[in-house]
Amino acid sequence: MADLIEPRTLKGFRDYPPALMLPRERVLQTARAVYRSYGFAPIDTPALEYAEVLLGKGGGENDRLVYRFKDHGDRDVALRFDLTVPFARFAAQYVGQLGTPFKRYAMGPVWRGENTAHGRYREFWQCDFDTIGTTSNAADCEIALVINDLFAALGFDRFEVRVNNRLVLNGLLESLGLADKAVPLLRSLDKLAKVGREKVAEEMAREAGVTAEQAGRVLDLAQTAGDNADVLQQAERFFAGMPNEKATEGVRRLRELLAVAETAGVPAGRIRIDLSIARGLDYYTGTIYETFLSDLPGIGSVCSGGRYDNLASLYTKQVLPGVGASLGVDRLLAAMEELKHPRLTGAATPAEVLVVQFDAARLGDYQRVARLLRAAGIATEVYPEAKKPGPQLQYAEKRGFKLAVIAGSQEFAAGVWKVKDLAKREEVAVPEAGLAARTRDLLATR
RNA sequence: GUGGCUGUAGCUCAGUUGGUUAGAGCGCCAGAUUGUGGAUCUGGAAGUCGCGGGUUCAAGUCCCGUCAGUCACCCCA
Repeated sequence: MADLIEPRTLKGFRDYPPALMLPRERVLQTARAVYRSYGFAPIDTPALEYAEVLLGKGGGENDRLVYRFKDHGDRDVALRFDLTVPFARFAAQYVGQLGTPFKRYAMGPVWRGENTAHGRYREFWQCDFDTIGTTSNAADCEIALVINDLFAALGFDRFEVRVNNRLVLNGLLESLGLADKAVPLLRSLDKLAKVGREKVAEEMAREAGVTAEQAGRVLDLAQTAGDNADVLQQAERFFAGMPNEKATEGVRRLRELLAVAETAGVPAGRIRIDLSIARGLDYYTGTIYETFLSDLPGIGSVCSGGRYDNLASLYTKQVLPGVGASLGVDRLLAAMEELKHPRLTGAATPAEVLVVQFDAARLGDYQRVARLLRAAGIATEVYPEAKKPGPQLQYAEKRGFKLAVIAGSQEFAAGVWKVKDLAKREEVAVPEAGLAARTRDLLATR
């Protein structure tokens, strides 16, 4: 007997059995449908790229988290660690053919060799959508609408899109003479909700070398509270004493975004101005979005993004501004599981109806009704063995089928099919002519 | 990458200061019940104690390494 190889998966990589894959596919399908409904077009790029393309010239901090190796032709290559950088390369390469503005979405796995944790893996999916080639605030407003429609379509009612604009924060830092320290300051500020004002102030002093008073000014603005109108008004007052062009423009854009969302019909309360949202990534330059589930804010943002001045400066001299966001699929699914979201049924089958195979000689009849139901849009499986109905019904309920269709000699003699609701354990006899319609009714009302 | 905790049957877990053939509940399979699954009873299968080394007369138990999970930092989705 040969030695067996132990079946196992790499640290941070996962298998997806049907019960995980089905809700995942539903989320991806929903996202795809919403993105497309706004005119975002699908693109894809290779998983593997030249390391130089993904890492830039320096490499630097990314070296640790990027899977990088020599291929068989001794090329220095790396697996993509997000969808944004390959998109920047793509945009630089094809902007001539694509024209601007250009709206795309992309969904796919990305890889990061960092340490694992609950809900954090070395292979995970991103679902990005971006509009590039325009600085118009209309594109920023639309991103907020997409996020709203996306979560509504996913079956969420209680969520909040928190919006800020880096121009406001950068304007403040400029006024305080701290513009060159924006990166460490904003990275610290991003932790405000998590660690509190005191610790953020400490970290700002330590990491960015600012005075306690300077840190206090930044935090005062960030912590402006109240409803959206209040916050914007207070921000304007805040800058009244030290007029700043950037901050003024930032506030104007936020004000417009709110007005557009309201007029376009986004329910009140869905969008909230939050001047403390910074996003750690230094390439954001304008509007910033984070999305929180009101019933589970602790899990963090489930859809984030923002505006950047120049996506593709590494690859082209053509300036390509843009704005977009990314759905955190794995985090969202973890949240849905924790919230016992009604769409997570735990089913391990995409089919709703199981045809019990009673009599092997009738297989053709079983497959005929199954096809009849499938033609009516109802996914239907015929049990692959003829045996006692008990075990077949057990199989059906365990896998998450909703209805069973049963017929033996009595039913065939009477010209009917029995349709059984597996949860209620009730069955009705239906002639074949009305079977599809009746089945659809039963599925709809359960 | 740093530090802490965890790893025993398909699942959830017991397992004494190291001491005989490692247990339970649930689940699973078969039968009582050759046309209908949530009950009961009877019987049954199933464990390289994550993996590898070491200490010991003796290791699930102690030590080291390793793999994996998890928590905190870091960073992020």
